[in-house]
Amino acid sequence: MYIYNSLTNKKEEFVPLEPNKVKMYVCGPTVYNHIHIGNARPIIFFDVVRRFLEYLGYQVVHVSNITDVDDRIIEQAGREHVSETEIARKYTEAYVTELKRLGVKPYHHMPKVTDHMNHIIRFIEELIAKGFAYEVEGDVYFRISKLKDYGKLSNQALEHLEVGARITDHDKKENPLDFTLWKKTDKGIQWDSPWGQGRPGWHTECVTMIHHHLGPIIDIHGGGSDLKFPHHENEIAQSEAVAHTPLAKYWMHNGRLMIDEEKMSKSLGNVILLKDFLNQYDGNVLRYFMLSTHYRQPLNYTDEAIRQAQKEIEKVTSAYQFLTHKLDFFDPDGNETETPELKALKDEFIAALSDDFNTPNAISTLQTLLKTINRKIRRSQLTKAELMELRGMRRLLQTFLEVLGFSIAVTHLTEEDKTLIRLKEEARKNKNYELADQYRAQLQKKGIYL
RNA sequence: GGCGCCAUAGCCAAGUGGUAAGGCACGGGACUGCAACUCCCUGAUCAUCGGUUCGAAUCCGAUUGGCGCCUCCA
Repeated sequence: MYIYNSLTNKKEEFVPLEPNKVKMYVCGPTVYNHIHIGNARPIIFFDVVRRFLEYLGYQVVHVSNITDVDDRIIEQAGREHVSETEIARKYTEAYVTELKRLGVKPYHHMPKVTDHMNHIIRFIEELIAKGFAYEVEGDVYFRISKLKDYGKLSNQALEHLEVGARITDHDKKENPLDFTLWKKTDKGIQWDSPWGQGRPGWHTECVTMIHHHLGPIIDIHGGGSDLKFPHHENEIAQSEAVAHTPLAKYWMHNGRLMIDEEKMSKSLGNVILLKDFLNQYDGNVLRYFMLSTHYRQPLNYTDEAIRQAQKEIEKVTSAYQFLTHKLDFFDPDGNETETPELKALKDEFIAALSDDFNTPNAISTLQTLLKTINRKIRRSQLTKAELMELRGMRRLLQTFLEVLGFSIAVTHLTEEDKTLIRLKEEARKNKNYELADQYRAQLQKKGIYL
């Protein structure tokens, strides 16, 4: 298993901190609105990371937070004329529903900022006690000058950052690049702290939750590439300040989603909300579209690409369904067989995903399997050995779908269905096509194409 | 200005030193009573220029075009 580590910019062999266990954290959304399809990329990708690691036998703990305290939530509350709590509740609920529709395995923990306020405050106190943070008039800032290697994840040199840093509004800071841990405020929702009423800064919540749920050092930390700086950089800074160990062994960053070669943004008016997409397409379609490009590459959303993905999903579904019906109809007894050909496909699939989660190649293998199935299944006469082989194919297909997270429902034949099929075949044999077509229509109505 | 990424057939997309995987679309063919599903065949020298090498899409340099981050956007 090899993973490209954003921290070292190298593909490295994956060795978990503890044998067979993987602790993984992925930054979650700020619930001020419905999430958009760009947000879905890390969600889908890291779901596959987790699924594959589990397939390899690792015990994975997958944590992803919900940011339910933020300026944008306060603004949205103003717009919708309800409380921040209500905004957060509403969009959290929507988010959770959409995760299900995307077929994402439930996270082991989905911590909220509001449930961790005590931990956050305690964490900031510790930073102050250790000299890594300082309070100014109710605000608390992180003192980056105390760290030798600040900027190592994003490869930013301090002197260059300072040039580009904003000059306004940090007159209170020792260094313009010091970031906010606690912000004094008199508007919007606020909490009591040793520094007065206020809200935590964004960068502290993730570290706090990681430490709380997974410990001071984890295996994999994931997120969008645009979070590298400053968010992840600041997470590292805080964590190392307190724990004196690296926060994560492997940092993984997915590339951006573009819409028709353009950045998705409100100003361009091309934002596609996930819920709107899911009203039009199956969640599998988005998953297929996203997995068909390597996660570190930029991904361009076009209608054409979605159409192609949709077509592929239909192909997978029909083959899987047809195969299932075929096996139901013949109902062979005996075990499934894994031929050398199938074993080779399985190995190829594992090899693809073991190489920094090369999902495009894994999908390629899936397509080869589909072709293999379709070639065999088309024959009307099948020997028992061939049926056992088909069973092996179905097992492998199910494995591929499970690892990639496609949830495709298939039906099984009832005794009545089988009778209909026999009647249809008999009518055809007697060249009574009118009758055969009647039976066929009945069967097709139930989605049976045998 | 700094850091970083991308450019492969009409479209999507692997491949990162040994003579370009796979898929979609198009076209041709097969199967079928008809239809659907399916299967087979068919296409590119890898943005441009230069260099390294026996050999480069793959390494180095330059150029062009596009993008991200450096402001709490995944």
